[in-house]
Amino acid sequence: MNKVDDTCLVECVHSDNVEQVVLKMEPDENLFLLAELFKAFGDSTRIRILHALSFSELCVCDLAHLLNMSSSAISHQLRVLRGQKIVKYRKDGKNVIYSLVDAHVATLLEQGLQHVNE
Amino acid sequence: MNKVDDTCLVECVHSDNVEQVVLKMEPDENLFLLAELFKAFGDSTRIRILHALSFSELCVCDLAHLLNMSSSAISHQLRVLRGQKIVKYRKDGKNVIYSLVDAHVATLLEQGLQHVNE
DNA sequence: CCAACGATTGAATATATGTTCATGTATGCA
DNA sequence: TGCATACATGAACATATATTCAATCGTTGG
Repeated sequence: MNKVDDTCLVECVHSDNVEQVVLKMEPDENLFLLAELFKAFGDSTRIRILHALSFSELCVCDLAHLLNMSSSAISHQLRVLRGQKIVKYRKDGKNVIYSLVDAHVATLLEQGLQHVNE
Repeated sequence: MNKVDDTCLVECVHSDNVEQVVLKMEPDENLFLLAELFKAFGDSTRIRILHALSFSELCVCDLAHLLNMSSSAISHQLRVLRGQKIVKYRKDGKNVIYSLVDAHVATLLEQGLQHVNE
């Protein structure tokens, strides 16, 4: 069984447009990574973490208090953000202090907020 | 049972930092909406749709061919994008032609791609 | 050294989500 | 009018994901 929709015949396609677009499309691999990046932003817990970090670096415990959540839950989410290279961290004694990797991340957040508050 | 982590005592918090951040935080409602927005970007099918639409407006059938997926699957995802006001559409006979709502969306995509291709 | 604390991790569970399949709606053409 | 096409939608299923709970690791202070 094929994933292509058999009910949609070739004739319906605006061939000129589609071919133009095909040529310009990024490789699927890049688009997949892009989706993974946005997915990391696509959770209210992680967004709140990132929003908080846009003002100041914070340790896990700070974040847990700030968001009124367990430090375990926070840590799990920070792991996701680390995986996407959205946050970085440094150790300070018993604490681990997190911050945004660069201003680029803050810009994305800002752009998104503008869209929401349009 | 409380969601707050009992193992993390008040003493560990960097009170000064946290209080500063609390004052600057956006309302949770806005951050929730922001997460929903990014969530809409956080799927490879939807990202490919948006990326394609950043080059040209396209009907459902065009998109289905372009992504080699059923028009049903595409339609479901377009519904999500419509819900977040990321795409708009106009009817043209039997076709429904989709496009990005504004340049703002394209900017977000571009910003994200830059981060991925860093 | 040991006890306490901050943080991380793995397993488990409940929930959310994407695609398929079947069906329904609307438009255009014979 | 009847039929095929383009699209939308609802239900179902399989998969992904967020939080909790329990256990562990690393660091610090007594």
